[in-house]
Amino acid sequence: MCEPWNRVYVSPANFLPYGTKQVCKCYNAFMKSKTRKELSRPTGRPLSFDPDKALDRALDVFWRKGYEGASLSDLTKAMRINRPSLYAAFGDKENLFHKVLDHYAEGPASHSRAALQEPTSRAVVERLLYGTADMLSSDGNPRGCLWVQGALACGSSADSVRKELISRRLGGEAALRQRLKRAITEGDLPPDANPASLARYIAIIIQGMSVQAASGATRSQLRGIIDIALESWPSRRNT
Amino acid sequence: MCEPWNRVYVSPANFLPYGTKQVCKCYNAFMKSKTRKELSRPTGRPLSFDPDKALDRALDVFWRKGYEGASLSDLTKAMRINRPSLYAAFGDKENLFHKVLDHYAEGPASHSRAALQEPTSRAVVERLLYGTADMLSSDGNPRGCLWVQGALACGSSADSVRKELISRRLGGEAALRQRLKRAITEGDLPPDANPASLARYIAIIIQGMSVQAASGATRSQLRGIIDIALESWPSRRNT
DNA sequence: GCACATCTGTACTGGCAGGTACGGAAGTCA
DNA sequence: TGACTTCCGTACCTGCCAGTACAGATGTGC
Repeated sequence: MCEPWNRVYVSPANFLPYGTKQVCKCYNAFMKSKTRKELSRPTGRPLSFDPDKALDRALDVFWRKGYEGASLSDLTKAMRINRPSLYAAFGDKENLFHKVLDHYAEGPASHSRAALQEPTSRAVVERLLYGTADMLSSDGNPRGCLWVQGALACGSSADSVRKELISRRLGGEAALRQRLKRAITEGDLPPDANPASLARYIAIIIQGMSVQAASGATRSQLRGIIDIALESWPSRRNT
Repeated sequence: MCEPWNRVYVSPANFLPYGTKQVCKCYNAFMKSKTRKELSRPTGRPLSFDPDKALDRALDVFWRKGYEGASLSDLTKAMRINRPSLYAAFGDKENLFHKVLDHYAEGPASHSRAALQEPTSRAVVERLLYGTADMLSSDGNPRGCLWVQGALACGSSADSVRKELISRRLGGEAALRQRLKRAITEGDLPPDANPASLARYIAIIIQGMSVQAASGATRSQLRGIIDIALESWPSRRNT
């Protein structure tokens, strides 16, 4: 237990006086019973890189090249750390990819979860779609969506990663479906609306836009699509 | 010139008395000046496999695993030929992939071109979408679209393949755009319709369905999406 | 200062990737 | 029959892949 690759990184701003620190995954229980002071810096040589920045850079590589296309040499070069540091800090390639997926969900793709908080279903899907279009066409971001192009079709060695991405995509769709169900009970969508089909429709638009972005579609082109797609949405456009 | 990997295969049913035969790419010019008889079987040991069937099997592997995920060992095993036979018959991996793409366009994806022949724009997009949904959910086919998942994001060594797929996707979209332009002049679509946006919209639906299929969507689920998607189509439903 | 803990960089491993050399087999043609 | 052409199968090549051993560096606590 507490294998090094299961460590959770805590950035200095949280509670540590300097540098970054590694804490075991039992960190939560640890926090309950220990005071801040006892969590102060451990002995040993300190980490010479910022794990968050390293994850940022790893995200860029995986996003651009996909799971299989990103070699460890690509990754270590971009992350500016050596191979053993990567393994000590993040575990193997697959483990790093999982951490990168979380990093992506909390960063570039954070608009997805935020969109569900909008008051009406119309506002939810508009924020979801336009937010995605912006993310897909944002300067500095690789073109496309990591959930789609991380591992859509791949060799058998990457199969678990492929399945993980499928479940993340379906999970996002399920969250939207729940939100649309709520909209029906709230009278925000007509009672005969089909939340499952509507959620799937939005998912398809998002995933299709992702492929289009990978083909070079611009922001205004993506927004033009959304305008068409929302014409069939069963509720009025927000002023 | 006439490198072995540039050969074009002619299936026996075309004009040869038996077996399959390799003909140089200068085949067209050759046909103009030579008679059928002069194209009869050459000397040498005959091919021990059917190149068409081998391409079928290679298609299955690339379709399922993508360009990078399909190793030469996967391919030769599925094609039931040895490595040197593959290289002699199809060139290197990239060349084989190009031939597989053609094979795909003429086979499983042939409905795309056929759909453009429909008399009205509505019929065109309906056949395009429902045909694609059927293809994506057909038993025996890998789930998804080769043009999308062949190489959406990949390492630099596969970059030319990625670009080739982009141009094939954009080519399909351009063909649809032309067809929709024609529909406007024919009064089949309103004069203020935007063929570029509409074609891009349909492309997004198709590509989104492809990702959904890769996530396990069923035929009826895909068809349900199309019903929603076509509600915003600017012309009446057929019949 | 010294024991201890942790991280870093170099250099390495076994295995598989794509690709090929070459001798022998299986045909045609005269 | 034998020269010639083409294909097949074994066995191999180089290079990169993910992953690791190990010695030295850099910190803490006493």
